[in-house]
Amino acid sequence: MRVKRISRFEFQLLERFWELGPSSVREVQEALPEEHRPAYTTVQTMIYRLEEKGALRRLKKIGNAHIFEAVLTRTAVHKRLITDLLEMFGGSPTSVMSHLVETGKLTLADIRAIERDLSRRERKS
Amino acid sequence: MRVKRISRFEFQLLERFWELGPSSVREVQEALPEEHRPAYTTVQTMIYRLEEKGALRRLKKIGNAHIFEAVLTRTAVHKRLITDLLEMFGGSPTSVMSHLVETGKLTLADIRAIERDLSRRERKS
DNA sequence: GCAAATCTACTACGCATGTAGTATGTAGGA
DNA sequence: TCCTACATACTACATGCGTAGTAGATTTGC
Repeated sequence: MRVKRISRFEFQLLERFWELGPSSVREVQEALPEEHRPAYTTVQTMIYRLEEKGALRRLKKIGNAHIFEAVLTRTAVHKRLITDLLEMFGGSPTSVMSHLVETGKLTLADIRAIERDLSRRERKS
Repeated sequence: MRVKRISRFEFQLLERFWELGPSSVREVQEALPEEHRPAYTTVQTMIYRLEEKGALRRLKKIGNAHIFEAVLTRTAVHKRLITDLLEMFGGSPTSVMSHLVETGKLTLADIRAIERDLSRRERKS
């Protein structure tokens, strides 16, 4: 089953679940940054929508509150986001890297670290 | 002036302009892949919206048709997309790279190529 | 046991996006 | 010149997202 598209704010909420583990609406809402913290019912609505999309599920009930947990893993969603972006770029990962480098976001040290990591992995397999 | 958000389909249209240079609505519409080619007026509407967003401008008029051209460069928009994605990842470019590596999209050779490129650049500056 | 707090479930609404129709204007060939 | 083909400008509408309010159920503290 192809996972439905996850919006930016939905992604923020999922991050909370990955961070906190199974949580109630209240817990997630309070874990959001104070500066931009939507109303309780706003968070509730988004959580319901994530449930409909199959990204969250109701785990149990504590008191009168439902406890939700993430169905998708952080890694899976991250991959999906990157794959989508890559698709827009005609599937060229090197051009993504070039941009990262050009904006100074990726340093030589970062690249060397990844390279070490990757060559270690290749030797193993 | 902060450039407004560009949607997926808007991005597809911009790609046509980067490819074709200044073009009419008709030319852009016909350059879209046959499988998923929206109606002429659909493309027209989206082009008007891109104009409102400042991503396109009317260059001149040929016959009774307006010729539009891209204001933003492909590179600028690509950077913006990557920056946005990065923001979602907590600004960590290495995790983006890790995912590219994990999905097999980025090879050791790719990384070495970028590394060479970057170290050359660093020596120069 | 009752009132206050809290939660759920539902509804609403404005803006963005993708889609396209319609009325009107213009250009160019017979 | 007048008809036809094409373009413009405007309007419309469904869906998704971000936002939140309200009515009614449930819990809990006293």
